[in-house]
Amino acid sequence: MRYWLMKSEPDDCSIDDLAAMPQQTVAWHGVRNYQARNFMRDSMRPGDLAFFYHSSCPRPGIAGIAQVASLAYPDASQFDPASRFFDPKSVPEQPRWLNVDVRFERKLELIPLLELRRHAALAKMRLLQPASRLSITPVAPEEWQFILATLARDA
DNA sequence: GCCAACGTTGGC
DNA sequence: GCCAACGTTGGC
Repeated sequence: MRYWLMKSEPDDCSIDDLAAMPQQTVAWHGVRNYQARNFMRDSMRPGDLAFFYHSSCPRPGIAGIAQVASLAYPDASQFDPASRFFDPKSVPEQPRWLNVDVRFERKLELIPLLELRRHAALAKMRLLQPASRLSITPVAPEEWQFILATLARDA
C-alpha cells in the first residue's frame, strides 16, 4: 500500500465537496499530464491513501485525507466536447487519459504549504521541490507518518 | 497579475 | 530528432 498527495483546486473540488459527494467518492478526472497518469495507471491501488491538497487558492495546503477507491479506468471527460478536459486526439478505442476514483476519508485542519516547508523531515517531499507542478506525487511512508504524527489534527 | 519552470507541439 | 514557441501550473 502506497501514499500519495493529490492536488485539487478547492474552487473545483474541495475536501468539503468530496465529503458531500454521493458515496463521498469522485472520479479524479482531468489529469492531463503523462507522469501523473502513469502514477494512477501503474502504481495506485484501491486502499492507497492520499493527502488531499488544496492548490491555486488563498491558503494552499493539505486539507484532508482520501482513499483510492478504484483502479485506473478511462477518464470520461476526454470524450466530452462540452468538457474543458475534452481531448480531440483521444479516441475511445485507445483512451489517452485515465482516472481513479477517490473516496473521502477524513478532514484535517489545514496544514499550510508554508508549514510543510518548515520541517527538515519533509525536505525531500516531491511537493516541496522547486517548481514541482505535478498534480499527483508519491509520498514516502516516513513523510506520511511524520505529517500524521506531528502536523495533522482532525477538523 | 506576474513570472519561473516545465511539458507539449509542430515545423524543419 | 531538434528546438523554438507556446500553454499551463501555481505560489506569491
